[in-house]
Amino acid sequence: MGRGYKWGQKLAGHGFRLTAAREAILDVLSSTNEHVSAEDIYMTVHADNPRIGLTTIYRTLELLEQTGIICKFEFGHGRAKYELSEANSHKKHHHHLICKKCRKIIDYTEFAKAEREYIQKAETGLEKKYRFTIDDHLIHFYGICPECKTG
Amino acid sequence: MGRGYKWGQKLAGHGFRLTAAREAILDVLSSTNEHVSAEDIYMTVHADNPRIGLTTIYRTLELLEQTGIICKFEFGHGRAKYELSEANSHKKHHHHLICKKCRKIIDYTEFAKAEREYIQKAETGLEKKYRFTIDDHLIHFYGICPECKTG
DNA sequence: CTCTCTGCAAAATGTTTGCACACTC
DNA sequence: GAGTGTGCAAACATTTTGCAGAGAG
Repeated sequence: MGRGYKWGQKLAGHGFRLTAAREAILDVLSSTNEHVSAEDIYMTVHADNPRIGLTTIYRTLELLEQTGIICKFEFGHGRAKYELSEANSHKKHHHHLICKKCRKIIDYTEFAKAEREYIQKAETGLEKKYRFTIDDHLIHFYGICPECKTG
Repeated sequence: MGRGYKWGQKLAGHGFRLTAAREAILDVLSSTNEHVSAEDIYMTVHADNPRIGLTTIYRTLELLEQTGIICKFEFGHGRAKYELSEANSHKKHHHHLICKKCRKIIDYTEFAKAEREYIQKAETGLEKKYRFTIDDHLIHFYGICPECKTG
């Protein structure tokens, strides 16, 4: 039961294989707390294994997103960012605090209780009123980080 | 005090002029409740006045965003969408309910009280903990709309 | 006459696709 | 061998930029 075991299981469940490229990409995602772009992953993976191209990164990221292993975020300014989904990482449920100036992104997990109260009320109400089936939500706060204020 | 009066004032305050192209773009934004893309605006404006090119649309949208007249949203899937900011439209404070399948976007204004409670608590707490100056937030709910469920 | 604004064409960016080959079962 | 996975190059879509001319104050 090695490192790739659980990923192998997950992918197999969707009819996919765990290849070396996919494992390398999952390693990058597993070993960072940042939100990484396809390019970020490419650079890391490519340094170790120059055989792996950017196309594979994109194709793998899409596959991982569709199997629910990772989440894709579009914070704006061009490139999408990825992170392991909560079920597949040690991360707690969190949302994002974003600096409008330097675009730094901070994950916060605080205020979960107040959040839950609001989210539950809104989700139930929206499902009823608009007849949606809601399964996800996203909260961003935007502002200026301390470094950008003084800098 | 004609139609473009208030826009003229706003733009002048930032050292910009209200040109015909800019007025046409603001007209499109004012007369829709949808979230429109640069291309959407281009098509409408260009139909009336073929002289106006896509470059002007992009340049104007950036200018309007920076003067706070409009808001830019990146819902993902490529194109940015724009709408008049709350201060410049008759819209109430709202957030978005997004269908993952057909990408329809619904504005909702409900649950403002519960939202305010959560947002205030989180904003104050995050400002204190992370020393950010927060001035905006965004909430999205994702799900499947009734049409996509039955369709 | 100066400075803003604009159109056009070209560039830049991030992402996707076609195709042929490699690899796994 | 059948089908999945991959690299490369080319295509793609959206947005940005350089430049020279048009227009407003």
